[in-house]
Amino acid sequence: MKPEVIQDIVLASVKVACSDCNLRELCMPVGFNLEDMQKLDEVVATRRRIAQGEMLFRSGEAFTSIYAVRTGFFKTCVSSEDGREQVTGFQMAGEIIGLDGIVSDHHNCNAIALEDAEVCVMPFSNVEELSREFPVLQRHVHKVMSREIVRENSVMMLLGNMRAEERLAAFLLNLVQRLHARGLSQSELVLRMSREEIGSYLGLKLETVSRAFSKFGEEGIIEVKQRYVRIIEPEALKKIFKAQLDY
Amino acid sequence: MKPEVIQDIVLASVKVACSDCNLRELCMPVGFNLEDMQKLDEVVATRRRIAQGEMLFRSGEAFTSIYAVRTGFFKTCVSSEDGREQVTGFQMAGEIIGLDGIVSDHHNCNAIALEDAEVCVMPFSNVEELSREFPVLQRHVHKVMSREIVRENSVMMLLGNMRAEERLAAFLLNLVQRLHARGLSQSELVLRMSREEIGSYLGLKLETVSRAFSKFGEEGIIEVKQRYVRIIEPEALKKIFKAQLDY
DNA sequence: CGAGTTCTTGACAGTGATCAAGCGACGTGG
DNA sequence: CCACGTCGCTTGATCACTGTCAAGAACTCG
Repeated sequence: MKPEVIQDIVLASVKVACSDCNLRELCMPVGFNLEDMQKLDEVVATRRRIAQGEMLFRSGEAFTSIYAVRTGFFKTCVSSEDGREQVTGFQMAGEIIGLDGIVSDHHNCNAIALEDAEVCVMPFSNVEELSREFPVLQRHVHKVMSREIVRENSVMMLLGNMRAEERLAAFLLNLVQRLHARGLSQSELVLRMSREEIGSYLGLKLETVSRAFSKFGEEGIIEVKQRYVRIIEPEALKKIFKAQLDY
Repeated sequence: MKPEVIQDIVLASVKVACSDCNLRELCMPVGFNLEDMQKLDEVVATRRRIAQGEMLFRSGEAFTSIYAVRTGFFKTCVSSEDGREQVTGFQMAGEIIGLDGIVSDHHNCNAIALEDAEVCVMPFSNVEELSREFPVLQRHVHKVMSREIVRENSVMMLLGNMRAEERLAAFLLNLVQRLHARGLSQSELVLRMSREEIGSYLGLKLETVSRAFSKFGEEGIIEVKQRYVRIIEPEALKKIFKAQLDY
């Protein structure tokens, strides 16, 4: 048996307590008492480790659970019959993956770890059962799904209406905002995904993404060195993304 | 008081019974007994009529209810600060509108009737309350939201990876398939939306949409006359949409 | 250190946007 | 019933953004 597999089993046997998790505010409902919180610990069955490049689940696989990212970074993507791939999202700590599987009882996209990662496995039957008992959890589940719908609406706006540089500016601002909410810098970040993956998400080719990065660099808006990015002038980025009124 | 308003009030006072609605299979869970079904009638508070061009709700408005389309046709759209508009979906009988409002307690898009329409108003607190009582309704609500997420994933693929003609082919096939599921023809349809609205949804300009329609017409794949469309060769459309492998 | 991958940059091409004009359908009022 | 105005649709000509192809540089990892 491979060492990773053994580690997985050991880890899985450790009972995880949401009530004791520092990501609680991100993936669980806020503002209710410790007793309820401890009952809610039951939504999480186990943890699971995913090595970089491995799949958490793949399209077509039976749906049983949704997953909360504990550590690491994921992408989700769908692919068409002729092999074209579309990245539909990037997920970081505290975010939920797998909601696409509910409708058909089968996953509808692939979820791939962009770096070594760990997730909380939440069997959806547990989620539903506890939701019936705790209105606050029920409401939370609905909000998580609604948030995903709203996010995808924004992506549609981005893909349907924005130019390459606007898309990249919006992408960077969104990423840094989410990282900042997790206590990281609001000006520096290390991209976990390739230019090609960014391009797929933004509906652009990798060369176009690379050129936009270079242009922002030349203009002094950001500093780029491969996957390291420092945002020098966030206001300039916001201006690019909000509108090109002179056009 | 305007006649329409009086009509609205009269209509609203008529108690609507889902258990007696011929759209039941489309917007309510299937396969449970009459008694439960009658209790589920409580999810719908009233009906509401919306005249062509009027808004069912607008972005920013407080969220209280989701809506099931009974008759008519809607579009939902988001707009950016600088006034660019993105159509995020078209909804027909049996489809649910308003799920975007759950996350922030405020609607996040505009819902506009493309023809005179009627909706069932389902206060979301009713939905949540009954969901706790009826697991089958709970599951149904989750599926409806999940379906919307999956649909938006497909739109992202369309906007990110497909060419103009592929997008239009996919759009027509999807539309006719949904109409057929409602007992209408699988080869003829009357578009309820303008070229500009189709273009907004597909991330194209209206001229491009028009040209693609004309091209399909010249090739004998469809017959187009303004908003009337007849699909002559559905297989050709499917081929266009699935892949352009010779490219 | 070398092989492979990822990123950058340049030259050129193509799809779809833009600008513009004309057509056709529909509704209103004479 | 027809004239007229409006709005939506079609079509043509041109332009530009982004894609494609290609080569080389930089980084990663065994």
